[in-house]
Parts: sequence; structure tokens; C-alpha cells
Amino acid sequence: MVQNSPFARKLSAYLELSGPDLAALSDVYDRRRKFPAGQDLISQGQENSSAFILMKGWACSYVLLEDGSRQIVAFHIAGDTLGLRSILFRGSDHNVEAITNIEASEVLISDLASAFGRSTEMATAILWSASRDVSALVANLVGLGRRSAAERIAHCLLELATRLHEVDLCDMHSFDCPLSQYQLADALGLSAVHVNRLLRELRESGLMTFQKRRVTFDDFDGLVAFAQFDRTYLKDTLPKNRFPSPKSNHSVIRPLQYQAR
Amino acid sequence: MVQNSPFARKLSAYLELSGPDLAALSDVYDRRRKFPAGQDLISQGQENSSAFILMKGWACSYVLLEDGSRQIVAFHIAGDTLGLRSILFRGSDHNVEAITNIEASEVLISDLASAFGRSTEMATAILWSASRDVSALVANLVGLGRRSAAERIAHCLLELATRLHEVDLCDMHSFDCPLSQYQLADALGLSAVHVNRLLRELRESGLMTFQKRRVTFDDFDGLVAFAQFDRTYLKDTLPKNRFPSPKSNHSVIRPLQYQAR
DNA sequence: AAACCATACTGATCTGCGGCAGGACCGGAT
DNA sequence: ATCCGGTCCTGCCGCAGATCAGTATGGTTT
Repeated sequence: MVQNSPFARKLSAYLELSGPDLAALSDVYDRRRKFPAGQDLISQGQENSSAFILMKGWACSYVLLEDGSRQIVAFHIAGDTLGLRSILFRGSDHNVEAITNIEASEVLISDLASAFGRSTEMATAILWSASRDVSALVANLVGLGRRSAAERIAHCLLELATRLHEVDLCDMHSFDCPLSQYQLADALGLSAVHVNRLLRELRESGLMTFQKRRVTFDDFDGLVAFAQFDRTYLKDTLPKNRFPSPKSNHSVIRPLQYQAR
Repeated sequence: MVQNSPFARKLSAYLELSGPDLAALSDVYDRRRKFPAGQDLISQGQENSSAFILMKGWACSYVLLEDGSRQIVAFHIAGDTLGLRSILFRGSDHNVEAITNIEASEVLISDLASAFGRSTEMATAILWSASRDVSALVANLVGLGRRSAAERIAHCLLELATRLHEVDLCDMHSFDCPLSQYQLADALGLSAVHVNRLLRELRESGLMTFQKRRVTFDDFDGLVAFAQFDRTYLKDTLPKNRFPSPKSNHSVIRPLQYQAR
């Protein structure tokens, strides 16, 4: 049950979780909460905000600017951590909003401390997981800076597909996507109108279709080429297995076999 | 000596480093290396790449795209960590280049493990430091998505000034800046030509001057308003002091007095 | 001193994308 | 059935910023 949770599955790409590790995670899962679509879980400036692990549904992190425009920083799906930075800071530097109805487990700072105390590997696994999120962030930043609008759209949806695939929510041909064109625009630094136009162009060129909350890749290879999507992008972030195995007897470093999944 | 290193100073905003902690850091500092301006310390795809702590000079992280354009992801100054993600991954997902001649200390994965094993606070302090870097990344991403070119330039230079101020390399009125207009353009998603024009406009409007490798804020308050620069931006990332103090007797959590510096 | 190269700087022209305005469609509330 | 708010879709116009095509300047090498 707990082993099958999306977060445990993510971490287990890095190390094999032991019984006590899983028990610690299940403490967190007991603090499960539901939020309706549209509600903010975390607000900018809010002090002592919580962190969460997203169990079900979609969410996004975003920042509001003084002029009223907003920039979505990341989309989150099952297994992602939400607002982990915030619990280390005095106040949150971003908002997190539920896109669909969601279920999320609250993570207390004491959970983090106990996970870190549990074993060096556990601490490193969490740092590793956080680092993957940073890699995604960097990829988005590069897109915003140097890719055309159409490439950004294609890239974003390909990346989402890849991440959904990791938690078995996408077969790499099509997936259900609850995002509105406005949300896509806010994530990609575009206007909703322009997103609409480009989606039509992508559809007419036979590369992909995004209609009725569903994304379909009509010409996957063509789309990958068009978006200059790096298929190895997630593979590069696989863990090294040269971590020295120290005194801890809780966890066993798992050899590199993640690719075979 | 070691206490005065820029990285130790950064971490000591979070916790008071104990003797053994400092000793561990000094091991790292023994592996100090020099790199000439223009050289890559870390290359995209490179396996088993190292991480570094930048001791002196400027560097930047960047990504190259297939079409030859590049996006600079972050500028690094003294005290910043370089390529920390890479040592957790199989290959680096970005390049790191020396902008000036630099001195950097190599960080081995065993250093990271031993720092994590040292104490829960040490592990959390490193996570905290990494989280601050992520916050800066998010701020850049927001700028690329939603700010005008001139705002981005102003914002970027104000942010650099703030960070330099933290390590006593800037008096918040002017600072030496080794960046070329090309590098600024690559960081802000602009063409060098346009950066040049906008720097002239900023100069003519009396807000700031960037000439001869030196940035001067002619009208600091005006510039802050123009760039919508959030002065509290770094304050929000100050540590909480509600971390539970556990078994470790190495380090003492320092109360919140960082602002008073 | 000549040659070279990197960077700074400028003007003319082109274009990708935003802004606005308006219409179609749909599901939910009354 | 009617209203209403949200989302999708389209056409037109204007502008921010890219691209091209240079000149100027200052530092380094020979």
C-alpha cells in the first residue's frame, strides 16, 4: 500500500526503501487532506506554511506580479512534493494552487528532520529528488529564454507526458490533461490567445492534438524533433551508484536498473 | 580563516558552525583549484562530474541548444555551490563556465555524505542553502516569462548587487561587474544588440549605468520601483527557527538575527 | 606599428506575439 | 427555459524585440 504510493515509487528509483523507512512515510500519509480545484494550499508571504506530497490530481506553483500577471513556475502531478522550500524559509516565496480536486499529505518539518536523521541515504535520496525538480525548472527556464512559443508548448506537453509515464498515468501516446489554455499560457509566458492559435497550428500540421482535456501525440517522433525534446533528459538525472555505503543498516543502495522499467 | 570563507558565512546564516563542522569544511578547502576565464568546469553530459564551491571570481551555469543558442541559467559569485546536482546524477544536465579567472574548491560526494552524517542540522542547512538557489532560479524564470526586457536587465543587476552585498563585495551603490553584454543577453533571453540599446536607455533615463565593467545605481529607489524588485526577496528565505533541536551536540541553531547584519 | 579579435555601439527593417474585441459553445445554477 | 461564467476560437492591429549590416574602440600579439 505505502510502497505503491507515488512518492515512495519516486524515491525507490534512488534507493530500496526498508521497512522502517516505509513506516516513517506512512506516518506522513496519515495526514492526508483534500482540497477542491482552484484552492490555494500555500500562499506567497504566508508564514509557517506547510509542505505536502501530492497523492492525486494536478496542482501548480505560481508567482503573482504587481501588475496582476502571473507566472506558473511548475505543474505538479502525483508523487511531487509541494512547497518543500517554504518549510525551511520564514515565508513562502510562491503560491501553490490545486488545478483539479486533489489529495495531498502534509509534511511537517519534524518529518523532514526525522527522515534526515534516519540515514544518510534517506537524506541524499530526498536531496536527489529535489534536484530532479530543479532540473525540470532549469529546462523550463531554458525554454522561456530561447525557444519559440510553439516549441515551448510542444516541449511542455512532452515533458508532462514523460513525468506522467513515470507514475503510470500516460502511455506516451495520449493522456488526460486538465489544464486550460490560460494555465498553459501562464506557464509558458504567452497569452492565452496565442496558445490557442498555436495549438491549432500544431493540430493542423499533424503533430499533436489538445482538445477536450485530452492531449494526443499524432506524430510522436515528429513532435520530439520539432520541440528539440531531449529523450535522455530524465535519464541524465538517474542516480549514480558510486555513493559510499556507510554505517547505516536501514537502506540498501539499489544498483542502476531504473532504465529497464 | 575557514570561518571567513564565503560558503561558511552563507551557511552560518542558518546555523552556528561548530569546530568539527569547520574542520570538515576545511578538508574541502584543501582541494582548491584555479581555472582561467572562459574554461568549462563542468560539461553537459559529462559523467561523474565534480561539484565545487566557488571561492573567488564569477562563473555561470548554462545550457546549449541544438541550434547553437545558449541560455545562461545562473550567475555564480563567491560562496555559491557549482554543479551540486551533477554529483547526484549520472551526468550533468548543464555546463558551468568560469567568467573571470576563478578559484574553486572541489566537493566530493563523500564530503556531502559526511556533512549529511555529521548532524541533522548540517544536512538541513545544506538543503536550505540549495533551496535559496532554487528561489533565485524561480525569480529568473518569472522574469523571463512575464517581465519586459528592460525590467529584466534592471532586476538582474539589482539581484546581483544584493547577493554581492551578502558577501561584502557591493555597497549597494555600485559594483564591478565582469559580464559582457553578450552574457547578459544569454541570461535574459535577449539579443546582445537589444541589451545594448536598453542599457543606453536606462543610462539616459538616469536610473543606472553599466559601463567599463562597472554597474552604478544612479537612482536606486527609482530603479527598484522600475524593476518591481522585491526588497524582501532574500528576507523571505531566511531560516525559520522552529526547527526541533534533536540529539546532535555539534551545532547550535542560531536565533534569527541575520537581518541585523 | 601593424594586425587581430573581442566587445561596444548604432540604424534600418522585419516578425512573432500581445492586446483588444467579439462570437461560439458548454455545463451548472435558478 | 433562461441566464451566466468559463473556456475555446478567430480576425485585426500595433509593438517589442530579433535580425542584418555595419562602425568604433580598446587590448593583445607579433
